[in-house]
Amino acid sequence: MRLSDFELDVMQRFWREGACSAPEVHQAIAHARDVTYSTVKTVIDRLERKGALKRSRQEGRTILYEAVVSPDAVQQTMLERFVAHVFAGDRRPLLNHLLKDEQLTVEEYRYLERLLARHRSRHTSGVAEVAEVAEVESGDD
Amino acid sequence: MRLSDFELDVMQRFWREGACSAPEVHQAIAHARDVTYSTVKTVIDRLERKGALKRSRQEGRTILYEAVVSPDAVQQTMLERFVAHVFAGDRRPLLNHLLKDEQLTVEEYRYLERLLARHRSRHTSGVAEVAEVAEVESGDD
DNA sequence: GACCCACCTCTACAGTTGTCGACAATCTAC
DNA sequence: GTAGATTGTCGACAACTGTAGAGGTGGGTC
Repeated sequence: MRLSDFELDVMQRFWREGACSAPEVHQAIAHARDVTYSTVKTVIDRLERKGALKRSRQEGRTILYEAVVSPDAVQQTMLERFVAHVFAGDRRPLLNHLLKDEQLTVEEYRYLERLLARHRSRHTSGVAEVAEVAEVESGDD
Repeated sequence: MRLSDFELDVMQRFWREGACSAPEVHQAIAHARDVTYSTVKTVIDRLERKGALKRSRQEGRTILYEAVVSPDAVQQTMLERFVAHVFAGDRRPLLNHLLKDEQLTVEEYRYLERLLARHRSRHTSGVAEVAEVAEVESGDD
């Protein structure tokens, strides 16, 4: 599923909050950016037509929508396209950009170290995977 | 600098090859995709108008163009936009997508390990940076 | 039961993007 | 120097994107 910038911004709300109404999404976005209700509603309509959202239920006259596509699926697709065009398919410069100049926050950096630790263990012993996964997902230290 | 998918595909040629003519770019792209010369030339024209390409010299009637913007600058900008919209600003799910399910090739994985080794050394001792950098950039093993 | 507000529907519009054809200019090879 | 091929110029067009206004309508309030 290929989505535009604004469509992605809107989808983020649904991915985080679950079912939302158009006015709710508008208020949330209007917090950060100056945009009218009409604009937000139009994008929601388009997302519905694309099959990214569906009407889940109605409260009075207000329609509640919910995501049909998962963030993972969309992100995976978008990432592949991104790497293909921006980096000509080579992820090394992407990794370089991500790691250079303190681009990562401390949390992101720790997360990466854990992911790699898990990766290494998967490719050496192949055991203790459950524990590794749990450690990474919990995010504690 | 914000560039579209096709514009990026075209820029890749200039970043790799240096100065190129429109017919050259067309032939290179037509290898992989069925697209007319007109289409490629139109995109080159737009890149010129955007200031991403400039005419470097002429051979007979044929115009040679070259990149004005660096891949690094474009990639950095594009990456920021990408993370902001696709991942709501959090790079952790991006790292997760990159590392899961053998997405990385062996070379990319090794490259990442080296980048991280360098990163670690920068943040512990702070010495031997020159050697670390040289090791990463050379890419040998 | 009239009114106002919140919310929906529909239409519109300009800028971008991918795509190309028509036609003009020039070069090259006889 | 003339014809065919090459390359450039220009205009066009449909789909997508961000943006919004006009106007209808259900629903609660006094």
